[in-house]
Amino acid sequence: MINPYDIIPKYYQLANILRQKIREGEWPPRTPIPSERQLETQYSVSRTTIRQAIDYLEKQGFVYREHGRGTFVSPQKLQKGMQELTSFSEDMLRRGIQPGQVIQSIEYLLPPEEVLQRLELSPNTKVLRIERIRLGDGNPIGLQTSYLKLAEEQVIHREDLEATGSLYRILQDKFNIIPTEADETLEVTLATPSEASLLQIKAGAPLLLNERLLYNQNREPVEFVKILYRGDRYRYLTRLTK
Amino acid sequence: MINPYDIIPKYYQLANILRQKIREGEWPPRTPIPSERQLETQYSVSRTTIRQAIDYLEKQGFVYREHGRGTFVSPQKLQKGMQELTSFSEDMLRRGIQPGQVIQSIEYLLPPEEVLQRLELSPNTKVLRIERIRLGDGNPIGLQTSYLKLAEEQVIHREDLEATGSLYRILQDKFNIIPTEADETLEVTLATPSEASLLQIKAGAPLLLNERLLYNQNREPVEFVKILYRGDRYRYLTRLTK
DNA sequence: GTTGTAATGTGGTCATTACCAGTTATAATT
DNA sequence: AATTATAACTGGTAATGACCACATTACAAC
Repeated sequence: MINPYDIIPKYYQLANILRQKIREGEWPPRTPIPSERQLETQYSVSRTTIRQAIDYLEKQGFVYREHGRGTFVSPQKLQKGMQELTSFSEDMLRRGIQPGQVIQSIEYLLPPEEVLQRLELSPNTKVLRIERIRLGDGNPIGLQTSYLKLAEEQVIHREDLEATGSLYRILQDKFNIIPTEADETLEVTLATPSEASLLQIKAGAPLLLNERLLYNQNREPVEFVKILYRGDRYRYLTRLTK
Repeated sequence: MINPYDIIPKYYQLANILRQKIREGEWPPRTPIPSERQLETQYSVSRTTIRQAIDYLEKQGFVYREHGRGTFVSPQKLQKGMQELTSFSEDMLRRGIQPGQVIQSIEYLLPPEEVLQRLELSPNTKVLRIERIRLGDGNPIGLQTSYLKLAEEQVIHREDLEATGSLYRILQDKFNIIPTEADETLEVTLATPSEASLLQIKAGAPLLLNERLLYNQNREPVEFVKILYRGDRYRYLTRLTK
């Protein structure tokens, strides 16, 4: 079942197998999964590897351990990782809402000073700004403005973005930029007339402002994004882990 | 330097030593920490232990690894874990604001149906409700309503709460309930007249509603809490990790 | 029946050894 | 001088073996 000659690590293959059993309901929430010694013989790998696989699943929130008792399947909750959190599309799909977007602009320009500082860039540096209107079931939900720090040769075209619909997929597949961490803030603001007309609400209506600074796998800031959500149509979800 | 006869695990002691060096600035951000082989000889522990310690620091966000290059000190960011996130007091102190609270009520009662469901309780079960006004530098910032699932013998008195100021400290020290996970939602609402008067704002002013379901170390829900923050005086901070 | 205790099973820690997989500096080659 | 190979790093994966700490069960003693 475990392929030792694969480039994919054993613990990773094993974690996928176990995750599958949890997702398919073979092991319901709160039930113990086989003990580490059992899995050791069952899959013919060392306990080191077993523990590494379970470590991985625990970090993802699929299982939890109790010293002296066993390892148990976590009750399904929000179940969100970075991938889903940072992706508007996946977030919406998860909630059963059809995502969409209208790309308003995509161009290189000199961003506000604040953005340069957040992206750890020197003054007078141009960055890529993408302005989008986010849709849920066809109706406007949010206004998103992204500022991206990209190398010269890393070019994003309007068509790419329209085709995939996901900025993060492009970053990952084309530029090997893997989002690994993000700092976020959320606060309340009131809609300006222009924002209001784009979101099809009244000026002065309450909005949820979500700011995010995204880091790549080397902990370098790559994107600073502001999203203005309609207060009446959006709810922010998150899971905190110790 | 590492005490082998201590009950405290070696990897944990080692992690503390390394974290200390980072906090004190001995190892500035982006600089490599000693390699795993170097630490191995330096502290006379096995590489297993070294890696376990670094795993721990990495999970806490103090360092990051780059395959083939080394392990590096993370640039300081929000630096928040569960502890700080779930504790209003610590959150405020971190921002340089003097926290405070006015306990409005603390009593056992039948909560709304929604709360019973969230706490996985059967109908007609009484829970402890705590209503508090949260203060920042003496001024009202938020209205907090907590519903707690506690055993018969787990009693919280008004005096305890007033003395420590921290509900989570009581849960941890007296009842051995350790918050390990939480699901949160954030959305915008408008202040009702009564809420407005408590928060000293106008009725209809925008508020940030933060709901949280808190789990203990066994992944059982223990607290459901709603916090209504003044939109003009509060900003929610969080850090997402992959 | 109750209590204490030993056995057993669970995850937690740690050392040792080996090799693989990226990165980078250095030496050899051209 | 530029290029290419190599060696010497780095962290990543894996097996093996040992013992510890905690929880539960079985059972003997009372």
